[in-house]
Amino acid sequence: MALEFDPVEEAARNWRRHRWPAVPAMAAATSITRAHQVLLRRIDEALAPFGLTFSRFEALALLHFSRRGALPLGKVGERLQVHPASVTNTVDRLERDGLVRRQPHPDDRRATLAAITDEGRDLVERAAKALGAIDFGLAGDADVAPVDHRAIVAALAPVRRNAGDF
Amino acid sequence: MALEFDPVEEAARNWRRHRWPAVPAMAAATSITRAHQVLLRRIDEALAPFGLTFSRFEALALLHFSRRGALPLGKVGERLQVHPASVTNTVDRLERDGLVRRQPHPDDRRATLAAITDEGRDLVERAAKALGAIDFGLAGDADVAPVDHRAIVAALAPVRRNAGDF
DNA sequence: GGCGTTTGCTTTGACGTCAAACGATCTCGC
DNA sequence: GCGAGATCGTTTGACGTCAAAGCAAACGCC
Repeated sequence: MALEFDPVEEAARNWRRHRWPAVPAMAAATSITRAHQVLLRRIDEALAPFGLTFSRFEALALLHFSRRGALPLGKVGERLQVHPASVTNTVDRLERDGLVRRQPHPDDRRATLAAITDEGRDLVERAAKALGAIDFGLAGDADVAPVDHRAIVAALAPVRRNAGDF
Repeated sequence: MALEFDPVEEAARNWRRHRWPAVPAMAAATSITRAHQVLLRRIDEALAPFGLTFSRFEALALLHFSRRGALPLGKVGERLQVHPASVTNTVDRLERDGLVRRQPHPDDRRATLAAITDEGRDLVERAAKALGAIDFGLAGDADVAPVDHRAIVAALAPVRRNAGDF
């Protein structure tokens, strides 16, 4: 299962050997890609018993946190930073499972509200606990490789800022 | 386009308000997810003119770096850390575009080699330059938010290490 | 008021990921 | 040498993402 060498270091060596550009940036990009892959797998694994995926969980949590327990689909996409088609897809599945209900927007007949159901609220609370229990896939063995959550957020903040987030 | 607030901070506030667990880990996980999304979009955009995606580029580069310009499909999956079915898919598309050719493994009739073509080598060299030109989607405006590539690699290393990488 | 433009959501299609199931082939142990 | 079990790659199916196109409704300007 475990490789004998660090794939990121290995890639950096190869890039240098071929005189390809932007080696440090490549290493950072590769690290992010791999970390994301690892994380997503662990998170989805923890959510599977609840019939949720990470993206569905995120949407459900967003609605749970909202004042009225309902938001226009466009708003959901904006907050989660995903494409409108993805929102349609996500809400379809949440609705299929009875965790969310589509409602007509009271003032704008173009718009649709996604409203969390009682069942949805109950499930998302339990799912959040499960995610906490695995530390969001970021539980680090303190002796082997302690994970510094703040350092991760700090290191990635410029990337997000450059992308127009906050 | 730009939001007025940091979605990660916003999420952290909500999690605290509801007394949900593992807030720092959640913030780190959300940061990684978002950074990955931003990165992938920029990289794929830069590769589009070459008819490549990031995953296809990674496979092509791996073959280009290999001693014989050819590797068993299983080896490719192992190095890139992706599922065998994904390798099949990726190699299918590379082969369709004439960048790679499948060859029977000389010693093991179960196995198949993916061999990079001259066309593939030429394309991957040009694509690598293009990725360098955008600094792998990690070009930071030095005045606004300089991106520290080393800090990113360092912060994420424990995550990868805990996952069994190196 | 009416018409052109914008906005909100859905649909369709392309691509990526993974898990599970399936042949074909290799390997190991008796 | 032969059969059980492991390994290699593909297929199928579920899910996620995005872009582009299309329809309905709202907005805005004259």
